[in-house]
Amino acid sequence: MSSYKDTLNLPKTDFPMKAGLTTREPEILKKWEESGLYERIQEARKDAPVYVLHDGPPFANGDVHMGTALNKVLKDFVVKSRSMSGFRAPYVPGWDCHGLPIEFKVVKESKGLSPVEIRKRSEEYARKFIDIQRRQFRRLGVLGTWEHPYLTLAPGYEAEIVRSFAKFVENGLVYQSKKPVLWSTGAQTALAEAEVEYQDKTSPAIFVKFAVTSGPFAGKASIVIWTTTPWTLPANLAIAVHPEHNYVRATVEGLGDVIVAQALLENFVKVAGASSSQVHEAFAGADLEGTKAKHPFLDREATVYTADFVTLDTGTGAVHIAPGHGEDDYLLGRQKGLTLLSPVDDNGCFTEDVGVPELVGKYVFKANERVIEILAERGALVAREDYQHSYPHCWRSKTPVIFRAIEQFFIRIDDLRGKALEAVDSTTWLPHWGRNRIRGTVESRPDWCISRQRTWGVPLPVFYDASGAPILDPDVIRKVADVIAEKGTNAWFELNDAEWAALVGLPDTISRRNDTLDVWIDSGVSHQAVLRTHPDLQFPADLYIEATDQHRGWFQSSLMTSVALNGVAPYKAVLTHGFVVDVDTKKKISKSAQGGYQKPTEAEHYVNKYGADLLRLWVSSINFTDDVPFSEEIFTRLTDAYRRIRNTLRILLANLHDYDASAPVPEESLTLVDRWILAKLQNLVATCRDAYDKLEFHRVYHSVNQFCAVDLSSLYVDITKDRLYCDAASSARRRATQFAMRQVFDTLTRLLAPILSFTTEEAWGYFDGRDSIHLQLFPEVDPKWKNDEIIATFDHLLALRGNITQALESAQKGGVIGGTLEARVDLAVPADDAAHAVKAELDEIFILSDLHLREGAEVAVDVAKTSNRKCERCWRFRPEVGTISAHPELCGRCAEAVDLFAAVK
RNA sequence: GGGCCUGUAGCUCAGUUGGUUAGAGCAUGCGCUUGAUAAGCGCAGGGUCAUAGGUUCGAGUCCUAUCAGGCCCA
Repeated sequence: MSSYKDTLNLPKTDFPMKAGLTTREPEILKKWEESGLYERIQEARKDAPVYVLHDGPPFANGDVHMGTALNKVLKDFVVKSRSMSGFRAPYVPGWDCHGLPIEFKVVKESKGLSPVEIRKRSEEYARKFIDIQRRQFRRLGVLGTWEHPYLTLAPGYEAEIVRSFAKFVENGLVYQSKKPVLWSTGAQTALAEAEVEYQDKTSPAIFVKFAVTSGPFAGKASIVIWTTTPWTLPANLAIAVHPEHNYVRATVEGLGDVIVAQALLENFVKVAGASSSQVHEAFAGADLEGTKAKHPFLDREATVYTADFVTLDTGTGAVHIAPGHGEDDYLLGRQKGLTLLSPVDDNGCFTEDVGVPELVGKYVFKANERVIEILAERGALVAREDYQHSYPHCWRSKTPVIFRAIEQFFIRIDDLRGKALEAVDSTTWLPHWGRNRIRGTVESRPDWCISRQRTWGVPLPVFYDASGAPILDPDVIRKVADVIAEKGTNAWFELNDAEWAALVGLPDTISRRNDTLDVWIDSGVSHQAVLRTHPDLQFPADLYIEATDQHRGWFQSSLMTSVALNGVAPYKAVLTHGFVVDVDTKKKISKSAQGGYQKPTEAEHYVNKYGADLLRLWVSSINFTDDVPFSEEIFTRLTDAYRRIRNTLRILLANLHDYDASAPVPEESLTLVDRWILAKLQNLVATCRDAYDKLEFHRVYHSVNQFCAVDLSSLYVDITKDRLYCDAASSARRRATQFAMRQVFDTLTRLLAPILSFTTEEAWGYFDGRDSIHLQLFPEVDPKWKNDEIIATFDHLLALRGNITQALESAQKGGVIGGTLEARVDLAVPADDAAHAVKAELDEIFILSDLHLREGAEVAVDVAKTSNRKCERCWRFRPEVGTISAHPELCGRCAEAVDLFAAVK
C-alpha cells in the first residue's frame, strides 16, 4: 500500500524546521558584514530620494537593556522598511560620551586624579562601553555605519559644539549670572533638572519666631515662619506673605503674640503644643508689607514683602526668604534689590560668610541640628517635627541637592521660545499628544543653565580678562574651536593660559576656568555636528525616535539649539515609544527589579536564549506608543508565533521544490482558491505597506500572523495539499497553486524582512538564490489579483464550511465516521446561493470525499458514512475506486497520475 | 500636588462617524491526522470592555469622578 507514497509529490526542502537562531544568526550576521551588506544597500539606493532617521545617541555606559534594544530595533524597522520602500535610508548610529555618570565612576575608582588623567580614563571608559554596546546592537541585526559611528567625544564633533556655542554668543543668547542653581554637593556640580531625581526624605520642619521691630506690632509680636531647611536660615534676608490672604495677631499660650495666616492658626497652635489661642486682630498680608523683624540669631533685620507664590498648604503663611537658596527667593530678592547671600561652598559646607563662627566648615544637612539648637537657645524655636516629603536628589551621587547661588552661564530661553513653539507646531508628533507634551516643556522651561563644574566634557570656551570679567567674543570662541578640531578638547586642559592666549590672539593676562558645557548641549547640537556634516545625511532629519522622557530631554535640547542656529526644528517628525514594564506589576522593569526578585533586563540574555529575531518579533508585536508589557511568558508565546511563521515559509518553499518559475502558468488554470489567496495577499500587502508608512509595526505583525495561521496554514495549504501531493506533477491546477505559492512566499518574505531580518534572509537563500532579501523592494499591490468580490464569495463558502465542520464533529463524536474523509456530506443551500456557481470546486475547498450539493430552503448539512471506497493513494473515498481495471485500488485522478509517473520514469 | 498618556478574554492586539448575541491569533481542554510530523486540521470553554455615576431610544465607543500604572514636572 505504501508503495504509492513514492508516486506522490511530497514537499521537499532543506530549510530546517528547527530555527536554531542562537547559532544561525551569528553566521548570517558574519555573511552580512563580510559582504558589506549595509554599504551595498546604500549603493543600490544611491539615486533614490533620501529618508534620514537621525539616531539619538545612547549614553556610553552600561549594557544594552530591553528598553535600549526596543529603541534600536524600532529604528532598524524604520531604516529597513524605508529602504525597501525605495528610499535611500542611511543609518549613522552615535554615542553620547561625555558626562557626569562616567566621570563619577572613574573618580570613584581612584581618587586624587588630575583633570587630564580623569579625562583620559573617562574616554577609555566610554570607548569600552561603545564597543560593548556596538557588539550588542549589531547582534540584534541592526544595520548601519557601525565602523564609523558619530561620537560626541570626537574632536570634529567637539569643535562643532564649540562653534555652535559661538553662534549662541553671537546671537546674544548667552549671559553670565549669579543665581541659585540645583547643586549636587556629592558631585560638586550644578545639575540640570534632568539630572535630578526625587526621593522621599525626612527633614526637620521648624517653626521660628522673628520678633517684629517696626510698625504697629513693633515689640509686641513675632512673625512665625516655617521651613524644612533650617540650614538656610543664616542666609535669610526677608519674609514673604501673601498680599490677599488674611493674617492674624493672636496670643498663643506660652508663646506670646504671634502673627500667622488665619487659616493656619489652628494647626499652628496644635503643633506648638499650646492649648489655646486668642485672636486680637486680623488683617490682609498686604498690611505687613515693609515691616521689619529681627533675625533670630544674627545681627540683621528681615523685611516683610508680599508675594503671590506664598501658599497656605503648610506652615504659617509666612515664608522665610533666602535669595541665595531658592528660585522664588532669588526672584523676589532681585525684585526688591536684596543681596545674594549664599554662604556655602562646592562641598555643601558653610563658608565664613555664614556669620556664625561655629558653623563654618559644617556640611549643611549636618548643620541643621546645630541651627535648631541655636534657635532653641535664643528662644526663637516654636516647634519642630519630622516632615516627610519628596526631595530632589542628585541622580549620580544620590545625595540631596541644594539650591546654591553661583556664577553660571545661561542661554536666554525667552528669546527662543516663540520660534521654538512655531517649530513645534510645524513638526509631526507621533503619537499626536507628543505635541502637547513638548509644548508644555517649552512653555515652562526657565533659562538654560549650560555651565557645569565638571572635567569630563567639552570646556566652556570662555576666557576671563585681568579683572575677572568673561570675554564673550564669537571670533575668539571660533578660534578655540579650530584648535579643538585639531587637538581635541584635551588641549583646553593641557595647555596653559599663555599658550591659549597666543593661540587665540588675546593678551597673556587672560585666565581660564575649568567649567564644562552641559552635556545636553553635546547631544543637542547633533543636528549640526552630524546631520549637517555627514555626507550621507541631511538637515533637517525626517525622523527622530526616542522614549517619551526625551520630550524634555533630547527632543527639546535639539529643538532649542536648532532654533538658535537655524530658526527651525531639526526634525520633520518625532516618534516616541513607551518604557518596558513588567507585565505582572505593570511597573517599569528597572523599578520592579528593586523589589527583591530579579528578572533579567539585559537584551543579551534574551538574544542568547531565544535569538534576535524573537526579540525583533516582540518589538513588532506590541503597540509601542504606550508602555510596553514584558515578561518571559510573552516571549514563550512569541516562540509559537515565530514557529508558525517559519513553518509557513517552510511549507511554501517545500511545495515549490519542483516548480520552474520561468514556465508560464495560464491565468485560466487558477482556481477559485488560488485567486482567493492572491486576493488576500494583495490586501495583506496594502495593510503592511500602510502600516510601515505610518510606523505602526504591530499591524504588520498581527496581519501577517493572521494571514499565516488562518489564510495559509489552515486554509490554502490545507486545501491545496491534495492537488499538490496527488495530482500529476505537471497538472495545470498543481502548477497554478505553485504559481500562487511562489507569489505568496516572495511577497510574505519581503514584507517580513524588516522584522524577521535573519529568518527571512535564511528562507530567501532557499528560494531563488538571489542576493540578500534586504536589497529587495517591498511588493506593490498588484491590481491584477486584487479582488474583493472573490474574497466575499470565499467568506461565504467559509461560513458554509463552518456548518459542515460542526456537523462532521458531531458525526465523529457519535461514531458515524472516523476521519472526515469517510463522510458523505449532503449540503442544502438556497437556489441563489453562490455555492452553486462553484460546485465543481466545493469538495476540494471543504476537503471532502463525497459531497452532494442540492437546493434547499435554508442551509442544512447531513452527514453519513460514505459508500465509496477509499483510494489507497490519496485516501479520499471516491465513487470510481474499484472501477478502473488497471488500478483497482485507485481513484481516477490517481490512476492517471500513477500512469504518468511511470511514463516519465 | 500639576501637565500629558494608558487600562477590551491567561498573553498580544482589532473594534469604522456611539447601533443587533464584543472579534482574531496564541495559550488551555477534547478529538482527528501521522504524506508540513519536536509539524498539521477541527471543535469547545474563556470577557459585568479597570470601577462608579451621567448623556442617549441605544456606549467598549461621548462626559464626569474614582482606582491602578507610566512619563515629565513640583
